[in-house]
Amino acid sequence: MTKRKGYHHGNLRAGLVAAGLELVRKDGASALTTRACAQWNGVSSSAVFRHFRDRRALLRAVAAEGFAMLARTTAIDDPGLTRQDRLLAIGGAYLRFAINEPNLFRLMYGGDALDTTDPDPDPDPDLEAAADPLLAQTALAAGAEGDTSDPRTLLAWSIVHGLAMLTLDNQLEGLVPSDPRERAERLEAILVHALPLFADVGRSERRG
Amino acid sequence: MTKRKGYHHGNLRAGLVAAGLELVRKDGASALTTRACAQWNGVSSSAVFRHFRDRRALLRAVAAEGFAMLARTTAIDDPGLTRQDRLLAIGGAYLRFAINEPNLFRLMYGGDALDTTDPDPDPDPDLEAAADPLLAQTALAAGAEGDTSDPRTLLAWSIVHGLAMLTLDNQLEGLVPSDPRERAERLEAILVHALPLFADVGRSERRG
DNA sequence: GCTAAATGTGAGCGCTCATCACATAAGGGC
DNA sequence: GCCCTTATGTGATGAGCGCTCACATTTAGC
Repeated sequence: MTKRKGYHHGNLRAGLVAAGLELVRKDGASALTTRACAQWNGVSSSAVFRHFRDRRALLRAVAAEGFAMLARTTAIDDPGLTRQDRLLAIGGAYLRFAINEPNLFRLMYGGDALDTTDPDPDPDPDLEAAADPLLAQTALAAGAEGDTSDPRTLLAWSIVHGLAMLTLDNQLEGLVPSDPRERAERLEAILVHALPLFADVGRSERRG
Repeated sequence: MTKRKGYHHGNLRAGLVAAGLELVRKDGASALTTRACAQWNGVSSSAVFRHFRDRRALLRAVAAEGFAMLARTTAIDDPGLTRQDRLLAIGGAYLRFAINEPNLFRLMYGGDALDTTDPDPDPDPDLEAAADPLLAQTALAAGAEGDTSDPRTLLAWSIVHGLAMLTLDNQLEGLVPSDPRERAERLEAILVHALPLFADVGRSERRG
């Protein structure tokens, strides 16, 4: 992928993000090196800093790309689905994404680089808004009528996010299967046990 | 903390872990530098590698220390508490620990260094068993009768862990208060909404 | 008390991120 | 067409990092 005609690259910024995405997916965020990304584009190491303030800015751009990918896989609007089935589908897609792209997922959620220690360097708008559509969709499917700060919304998100994180960090070793496919199935089965939290109120009571 | 009598330090290993813990708590895992830990103990940089195979081994030792601290704060055996109140107390302690020690917490849960990418270098037993007591306690308080792989156990853990992680990564900005105390209170209030999942079976049904 | 093992030292290799003055190309006004 | 400004890429370089090596020093076991 070192196609380059003349002195200028054409769209180095996009090329750097692509290279970074590849590196992160394969070997984790620590493998994203400014030098490696530069070389991947057939460009000198210092050219990187014409497009990104520093390495972390590049990492943030890669993370934003990851959020876009996640939003794409969790965007499901099958009109034939119950609200709760939709919630399950979203959660399942979230978990499968985390399992299939562990390194990218970890980068997206602060894992390494965004290093929330020092105050946000510059408020990357791409990254800030990246998780919004998923949150809004969850707020609907969780029965909170779109209220993103409703306890049900936050619980729904926390459950899938917690399961995802614990899985990626190998904290569930011995508690769930190790094979990725089986693991995903088992985790989705666990989600089913949480559905009562998101039931429509007053249904079973009024019936009994 | 550079007290040293002669050529030998006395207990450099412990000193390095202490230094590392301090650095991580203050400025995050990336601030833990083998050189800084050495200097903190008034010792040459290469001395570190007499006690730890590499930087990551030192990070793992610090993480194990963190798990011990977490286990200490979540260990509550007030006989006057309901099982569900105990569950709430554990979850609250977990959340407060995460909020008060964000950098340490993130290190403990894979955040940066344990870099689950390459296979576990050597199975650090301290670290492996570190989370066990907390898990066992949760398995009891969640109403799973001690079964750590019961869906209720995993859901209970996922909820608090998910909330903790999302909070630390600033994903809940605007959805929960920013002041640490208020934030902790709000998160604990959210936990209450999850309690129905852990109710004793057959109570309300049999009544109605 | 002597030898073997443990522990600490200092120099140094190769890598990293980031900055600098400088070189080259692209684009707008005339 | 041309010139000048701006954008973009280069190479050298500095400072910091993890980690290794041969070597010095202390402790511990026989």
